[in-house]
Amino acid sequence: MADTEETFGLQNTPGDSNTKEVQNESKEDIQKGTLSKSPSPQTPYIQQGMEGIKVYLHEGELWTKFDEVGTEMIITKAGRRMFPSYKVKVTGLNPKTKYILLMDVVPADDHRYKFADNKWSVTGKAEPAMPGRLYVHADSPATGAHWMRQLVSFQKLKLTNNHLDPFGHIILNSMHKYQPRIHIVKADENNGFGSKNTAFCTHVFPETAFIAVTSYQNHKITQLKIENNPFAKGFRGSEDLELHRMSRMQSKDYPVIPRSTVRQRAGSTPSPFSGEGQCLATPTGLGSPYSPENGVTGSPLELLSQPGPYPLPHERGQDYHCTKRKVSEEGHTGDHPYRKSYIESSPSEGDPYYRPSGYSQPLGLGGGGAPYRTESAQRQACMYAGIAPGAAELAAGLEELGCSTWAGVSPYGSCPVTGVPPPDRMPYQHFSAHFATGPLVTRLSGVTGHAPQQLGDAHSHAHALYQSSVTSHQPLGRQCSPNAGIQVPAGGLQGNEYLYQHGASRTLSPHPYHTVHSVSIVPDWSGGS
DNA sequence: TCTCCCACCTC
DNA sequence: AGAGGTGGGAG
Repeated sequence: MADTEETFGLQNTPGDSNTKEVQNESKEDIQKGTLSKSPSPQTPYIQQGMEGIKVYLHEGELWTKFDEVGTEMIITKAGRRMFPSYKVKVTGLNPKTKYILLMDVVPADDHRYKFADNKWSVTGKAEPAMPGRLYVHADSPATGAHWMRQLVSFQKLKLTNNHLDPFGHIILNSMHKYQPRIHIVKADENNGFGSKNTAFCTHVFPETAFIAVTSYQNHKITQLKIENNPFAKGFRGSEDLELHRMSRMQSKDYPVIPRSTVRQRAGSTPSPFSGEGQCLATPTGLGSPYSPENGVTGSPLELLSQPGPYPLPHERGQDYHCTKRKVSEEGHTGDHPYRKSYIESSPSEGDPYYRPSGYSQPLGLGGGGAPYRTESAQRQACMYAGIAPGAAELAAGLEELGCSTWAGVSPYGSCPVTGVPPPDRMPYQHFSAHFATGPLVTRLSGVTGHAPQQLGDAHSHAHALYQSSVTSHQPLGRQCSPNAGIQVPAGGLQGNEYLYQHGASRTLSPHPYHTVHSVSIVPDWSGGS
């Protein structure tokens, strides 16, 4: 039901550009008073060096348009990219320090949705979350100067509904709502993942929340995708064209309804996400509903872990309906502004579309979901292929935690991981966890697993519409897991989380920092295919 | 609901 | 020129 709306909505005014960040600071910092702000319940540790980091969502305006209608992302067995693409501008990093940037997508709530009567509504409880996978940006690790130099794009990230996906794509359940999150992990040699001091922060842009679907439900969304995604250009056009096309395709007879027709109609769907037009959404919603801002920790890992329980109760509402509708079609669609949006990368600077992240929150976890680990566990695959060093570590850490992480490169990419190759041949390298032990992992893990926290509260903190919430974590705060000393939340990590590095061109050699040990992870190949 | 294939398009 | 990203329709 409704909850969503709030959840996703943005609350504050757009104007805020500030990011609210809640970061965890290290205790020290805290004590020092470094962090003043952190409102969030979470642990307030801010890590040094992480406090000034701000993340701005690229093309936030376009995201908001989708959000107002109720963003839907197609998930396929082979993996489908998100659109709008997730791109951010990052500021406040130490130019010389190395960081790993990664994303994960956590359940926004624990509901299953259905689209009927032109609107989304809750239809039941969510399926157990799959193991959360992390998508490590291919450039990781890289210096702050590198990341700040231009937009950081996660456009190659793919979403799949194949729970046995061997490619390292992010696994989601259809008709469930999710919240993407970005995590920045300090990875310099002096502060590797393994180290206790690993610092990281998480940023959540509520307007990027979406419902995963195997086919679009709301025509308004279809229309927005067609109008803004360059790859869907073939579906644009005047009706003439459409008719044309259709006639060809369909051959015969059917008059076929022009897509445009459809589009037009779409008008009324409400969006679950934001309520109405603007977004009301509370901050809370932001991220994941689950997220905990509160107390839990949020660690990157947590983030990673995603699946988790969903905490936020109130936020989620049950049904959404949206009221606002106007938005759509006409407004935007046709001609609207956003079309340009897809333009893409631009220099970071003046992009009007950026929004600072605002929320602060820990990642909490959203993912936590603990429960679900099983499956994953079974299939753990770990392929850390060319991961960046840092990533590897993360992965390792996760493993220790019990999760498998994937650092693999993307399928298509260079990474061997790709196919379904037998494990044996896998190209990837395994890393041992040990370094993982490090704090990051820990934290991450913590996050991961556990329970939901909620962001809800967050709203209090959160504010600005567009800001992402940020959380910083500190290593020490909690580290410890069962295994390595990292602590795992109750839920623990999920069984597996995969860290996935996108592939990049970069190669990844085993990282410099540590040696990798092999991990015994079982590949996912199993099902995947 | 989901999967597969298609025509069309970007890169 | 080829690889790969789109949504639609059929099944």
